[in-house]
Amino acid sequence: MSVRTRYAPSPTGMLHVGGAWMTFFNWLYARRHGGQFILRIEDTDRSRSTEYYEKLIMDDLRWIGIDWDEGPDVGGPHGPYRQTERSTLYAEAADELIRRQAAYRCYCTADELEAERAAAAAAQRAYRYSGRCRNLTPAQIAAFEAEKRRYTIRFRTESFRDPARATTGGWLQARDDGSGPRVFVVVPDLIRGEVAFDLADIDDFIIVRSDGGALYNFANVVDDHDIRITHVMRGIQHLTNTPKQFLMYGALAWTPPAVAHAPELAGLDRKKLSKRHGDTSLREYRDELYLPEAMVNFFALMGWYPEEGRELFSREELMRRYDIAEMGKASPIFDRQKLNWMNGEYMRLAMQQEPERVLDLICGYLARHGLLPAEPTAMQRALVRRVLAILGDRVKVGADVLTYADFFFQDPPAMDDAAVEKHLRAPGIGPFLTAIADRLDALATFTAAAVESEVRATAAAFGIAFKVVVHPIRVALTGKTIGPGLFELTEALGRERAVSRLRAGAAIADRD
RNA sequence: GUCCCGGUCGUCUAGCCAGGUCUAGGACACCGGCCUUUCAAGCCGGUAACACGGGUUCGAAUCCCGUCCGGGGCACCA
Repeated sequence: MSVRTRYAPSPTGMLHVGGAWMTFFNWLYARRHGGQFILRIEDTDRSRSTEYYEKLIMDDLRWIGIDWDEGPDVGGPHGPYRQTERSTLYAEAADELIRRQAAYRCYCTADELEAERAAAAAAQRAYRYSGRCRNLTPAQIAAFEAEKRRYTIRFRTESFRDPARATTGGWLQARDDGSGPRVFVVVPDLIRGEVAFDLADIDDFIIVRSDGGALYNFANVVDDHDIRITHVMRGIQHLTNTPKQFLMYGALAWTPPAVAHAPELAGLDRKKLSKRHGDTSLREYRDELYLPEAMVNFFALMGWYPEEGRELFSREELMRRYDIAEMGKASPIFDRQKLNWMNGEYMRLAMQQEPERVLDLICGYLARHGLLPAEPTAMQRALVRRVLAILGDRVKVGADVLTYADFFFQDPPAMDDAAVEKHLRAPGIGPFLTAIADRLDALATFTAAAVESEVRATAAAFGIAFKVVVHPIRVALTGKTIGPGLFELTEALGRERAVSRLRAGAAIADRD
């Protein structure tokens, strides 16, 4: 049977890096085994789900190179792929469970349930449904119906309590630690090994709301079975849901999929990655010029190391070697610094192999920061191309473009106060900068080499060491002390702008 | 409270299942040096970890037990 994995997002927000990370492994596993990857939209929470987010999520998924064989947009043989369009399926499955006496109607009101919960809390006990409606007589049911009470549907966990139903190798096992036989739901987790849950801890949980809507746990089981999902990889927070799901599979005489519970991504404080850590939506990384190939490589290395001594892997290599069983168990922390390094590696590669792609990216970035129009002219593009060439591997992420090259795109450049104070407001600098300006203005050919020889000659004429002279010029030209090679930068800036900035710098130097 | 999962350098991790070759390896970050007109890159070097306590064993990061710490579940949320 071919491998089928899925990702089932709720379209209530942007695709989160944690979600993208998990999705990537599901996708990778399907591709690794020549199987299918399916996208299913869990939009049962109608008040919060929007089509807008559904589209954005799909767009972000495509951006990191995740494609799907079946989904709401492309269809497929097991559709529909939106939960809101699958409600009859859940209703049928619920009927089937009732027919098999594996589920029952519960007429308890919210208040009654709340009272049970409060009692449990007061006694410092974990809340378990009392089972009050488990064995209602026809007369009691008739009475509730006459009252027009609404009912939920609960799963009858009880039917699995008989140790005789347990098998030795199966997911329902009887174990005896000396205090009598107890029945356990044993989840064979591909990452963690067998995880046993005492059936006594599982109550009769609700599977259908009083408004007829299926609850997540139940809908999930029905969907995964119907869509023929073979491997479910999800966050560890779902591990405790799994025994309940296995029970439902069992009651319906369905075979549960293989499951694997990966750790959840954490922030620097070791808490689950969330909004308060900032930059959690994948799109923010895209906007900051992180490359999808870098994201994917970085994702792979969180929780999984394919081979010692190497960290850079192409998507194809990852596809060839990835195995769920090798996944780490501990929550990785999303380390921006390592991502930055990795993105730099891929950025360098992209600049060599796909310069036009990088050019487009940078133009877009500059436009988003107001330094370039959305539709740059051919001349503006040419300047960016040139700037990119002299920037070289200084560009690791979008912000580097600004820190090293913003002065190309704004007149006058933003001046760093400390740099001005230190390098421009030094004795003798004013006349020197004026002299340089004059000489550059008179230069026959305005090239980096020519600029350099003029600067060296002027420094010699003034009796100032070359090294000492570089910084004031840089500050006058760029407003800062860091950046690309001074002479390449000057050439790219062009004679006119270079000369006027040098004169402006001289004015600052001479000012009292 | 209870159930479940986790715990190797600051971070990602290798090693753990099949104890010795681990005075615990790599990478990012950090620190120092070289190169150099600055920064970045590159090269060289450095700091830095088996959560703790008991076992078992000739020998434990690796096996067992306990403790501590962290995370998650315990909804008519997903």
